[in-house]
Amino acid sequence: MEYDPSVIEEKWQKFWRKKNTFKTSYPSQLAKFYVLDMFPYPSGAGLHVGHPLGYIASDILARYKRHKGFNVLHPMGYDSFGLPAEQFAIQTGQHPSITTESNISRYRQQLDRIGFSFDWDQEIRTSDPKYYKWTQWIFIQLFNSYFNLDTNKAESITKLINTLSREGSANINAARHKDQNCSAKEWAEMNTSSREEFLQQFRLAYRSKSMVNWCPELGTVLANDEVSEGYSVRGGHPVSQRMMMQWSLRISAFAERLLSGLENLDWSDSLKETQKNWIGKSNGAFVKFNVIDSSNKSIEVFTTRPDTIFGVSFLVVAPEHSIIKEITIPSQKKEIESYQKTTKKRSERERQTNVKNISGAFTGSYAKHPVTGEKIPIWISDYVLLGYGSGAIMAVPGHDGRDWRFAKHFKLPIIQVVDGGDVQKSAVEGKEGKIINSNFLNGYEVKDAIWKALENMKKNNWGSPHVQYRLRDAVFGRQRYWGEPIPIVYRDGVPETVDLSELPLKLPEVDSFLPTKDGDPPLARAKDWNLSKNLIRETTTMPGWAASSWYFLRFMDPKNSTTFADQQKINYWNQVDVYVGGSEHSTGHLLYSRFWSNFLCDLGLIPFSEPFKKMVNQGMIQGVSAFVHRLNNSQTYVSSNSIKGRLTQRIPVDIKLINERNELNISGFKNWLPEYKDSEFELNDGILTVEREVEKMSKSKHNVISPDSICDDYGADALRLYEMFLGPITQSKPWDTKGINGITGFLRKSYRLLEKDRSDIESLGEKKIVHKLIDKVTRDMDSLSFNTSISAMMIAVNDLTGLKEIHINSLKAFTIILSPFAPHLAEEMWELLGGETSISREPFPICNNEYLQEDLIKYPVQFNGKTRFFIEVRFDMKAKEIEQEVLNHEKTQNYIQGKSIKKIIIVPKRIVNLVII
RNA sequence: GCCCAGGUGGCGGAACUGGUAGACGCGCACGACUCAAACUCGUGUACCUCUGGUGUGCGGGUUCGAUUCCCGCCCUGGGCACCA
Repeated sequence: MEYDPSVIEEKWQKFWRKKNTFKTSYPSQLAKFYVLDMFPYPSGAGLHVGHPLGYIASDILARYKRHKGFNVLHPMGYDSFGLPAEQFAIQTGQHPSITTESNISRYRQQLDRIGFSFDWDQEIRTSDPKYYKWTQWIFIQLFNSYFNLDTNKAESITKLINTLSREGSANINAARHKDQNCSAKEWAEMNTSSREEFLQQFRLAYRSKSMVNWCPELGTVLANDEVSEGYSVRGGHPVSQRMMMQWSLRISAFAERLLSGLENLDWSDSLKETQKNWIGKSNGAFVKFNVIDSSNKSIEVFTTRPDTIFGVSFLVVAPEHSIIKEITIPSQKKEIESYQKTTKKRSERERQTNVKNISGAFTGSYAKHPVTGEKIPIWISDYVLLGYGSGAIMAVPGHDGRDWRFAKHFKLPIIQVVDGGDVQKSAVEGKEGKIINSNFLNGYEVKDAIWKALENMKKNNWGSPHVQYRLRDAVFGRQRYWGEPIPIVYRDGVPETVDLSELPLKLPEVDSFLPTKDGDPPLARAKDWNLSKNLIRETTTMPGWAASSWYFLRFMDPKNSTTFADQQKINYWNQVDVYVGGSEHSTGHLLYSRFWSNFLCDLGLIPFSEPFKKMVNQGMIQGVSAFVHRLNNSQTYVSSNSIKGRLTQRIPVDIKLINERNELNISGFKNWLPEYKDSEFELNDGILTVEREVEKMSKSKHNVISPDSICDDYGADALRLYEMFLGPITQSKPWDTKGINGITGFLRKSYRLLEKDRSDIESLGEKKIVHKLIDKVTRDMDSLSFNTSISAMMIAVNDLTGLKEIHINSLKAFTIILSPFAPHLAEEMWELLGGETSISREPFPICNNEYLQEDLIKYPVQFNGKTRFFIEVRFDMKAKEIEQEVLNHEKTQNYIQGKSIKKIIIVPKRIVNLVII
């Protein structure tokens, strides 16, 4: 009887499917446990071994929790709207739904082979109208809500409208992006269009202008990473910055709650830190600078360092700022306009990244310093972004690096206002030191001076304290086809939501997935999309993150057609207990889902505001790429170790053509691609060696390893264990199939334990082995660091194999512990041990600490911190006795050699250290 | 540039709260089994100028004792708002 995964795994996968072993039960008397994976975007490339890393970890946890008696929700689905399918559609004309469908079935096949305990009855697909009906429904709720700052909650817009008609806007304290006000009378006199325009400043889903990377050639907006040096990555067309009217969501209203909500979450500190930085709360002030001369224009700046007000030597305004037109003097007009033009070509990313490249232009105007009354020049530069603060800054070159570089470059004065360092040599940026050259602030420590300055500005009316968040409202419209249509109709240009009975508003058929000639999004091509001449439909679609912002709720009740999820079910399943996914989502997706949860909670639709109690970020699995060296201008390939200064090209070659000793499969290489058919080789003993490198797994690098091929060769259990054994779940690590032999060896040994002679009574020795294992595995569960659990299992198997005979209880306990990790083998072993049903809900063994106690403890004996020898003593020996034992030891005198003992340190159960001088 | 994470043998990694650095596995070497190979089993395996010394990216510091704490650097990976 040999371990044969191909037979065992198929048998048990069939069994699970037939018996519906992992069906989620509801209602249930059991305590619930919700463990969720970030669902995948089904790409055409299929899964590689990196993808299931997190799924395996969460599956182990899900299976463990079933053993622990929980009712587990462990679902899977597909985030099936997205750009790649649309791109493929543009190229081939094939409808994205077809591509998506076939990608999904490929994913499903791949997932099924790994033996996950997903309940596939709970599957969801975000591109399914039955799903996106509710994504659209939530959008409508957002449209119909505003954020009341008095109650600190999202509330119905109807309430706001009532207030407006009763008393106007005077007492309304709400999150808004404009400052338009009205009296009750004015409100009453407004027509529909003006009212809507007025309400837009409050709605949580609203239209506003925002800056985008516009590519006229492609007729679309591009992501920052689709733009390089002012040209589109795809096609190389020019891209420029442009203001565009777009749907946005008012996430900024929730900034403070998203920040404070982090406190009680069981997330890693670094993840919380990333979110905090993204939200970017800063305490500071708006300071008003009046422009000298004409009219009464003024520039408002935001600063976190009002204490440095006396160090201001110029103002910098974002090149897109509307005031520039009004303040630029005629002689500077040309320069300013040409600078604005250049800026348009740079993406926001480039502007933030490339800080060494200093540029700017002078408007020719001056502002009056609000305290000293001095003349301050007004410049524009692309290092100031319109989207943050007020789009203008007061430059304090002495104490800010960017301002300093700017001042040096344009030879502007640098004033020192905090002591320490020399501001002519570099900016003094720290928040420590005393204020100098600053009138009433002189002598104060920075911290006190900030406070003092805020006080003074309030008194003398030169500014107002303000809390600023970096978090911007999220642009919600996309000029694409393959996404959820935004359920909005414009009646005579006034946006209104479509009637709920019309949901889902399905994606229309179009003749092409490209924008129209006029640059309208693809939906504008749909026939009969508009209802009439004055009833025009929205043509943008929702972004990828819309659907994923609430999918964890739909998993609780995926087939409900009357509501997004049943209240009772939401109450039962509640928050996600453990959420596993990549750290690349640590800001976007995680922040947006928290935002939507907060919002739905305010509306009373869900009983919690934080969706994910515990979050675990899995690391990446990198691929090992192989390169062959080809002599330049030839078809001759040489071994990587015999290049010897010859000029060669490195050519990536399929990793499957390389064996364990880095040797190329030469005939395989010739047949791999037609271009290599006539290759010649310079061989050493018939061998050509290649070079290896670790990098991201990707198709173009030919270093992708698919889970299927591993399942074929070694089995799913081996794949599962090996992925976990590679290292801590949170860390990135390279894949190297070689190491999997250790795992198959372990599985075989585990299976062979069943052949051992059985004993009638459990020995103390085997109890110690088993309980040590229970203890380790149980403790590892929390952190999902299963690499150490697996090595503990290996140790246990080795130890048990060493015993003459084993009791069936030890075998059963071991099999249950193994089962979350290698479920197929465990089921098979369980059956052979006499189990009559699936092992999946057998109670997990409990550790008895009694068996963890060792009788003898080996103490390392150190002299001045260097280990010299060991003594073995009973575990309960007192410190004094140990000390005597050491002093009496024959070797002790050797190390003392006339010196005297200054101190003896005994750490119980750890170490003995003698300090000698 | 800013933010976050990481750097330990030939390789993946282990080391609970400052207490034997290198568990476990791969690889490698030797041996057993075998006609032979594979499988399996056993032994060894950080490095060096080896009765001793050096070692956890580099340079300092705190400590009886530092992979672990502090300060200053270097390198690699991830994110930076329309890729998902």
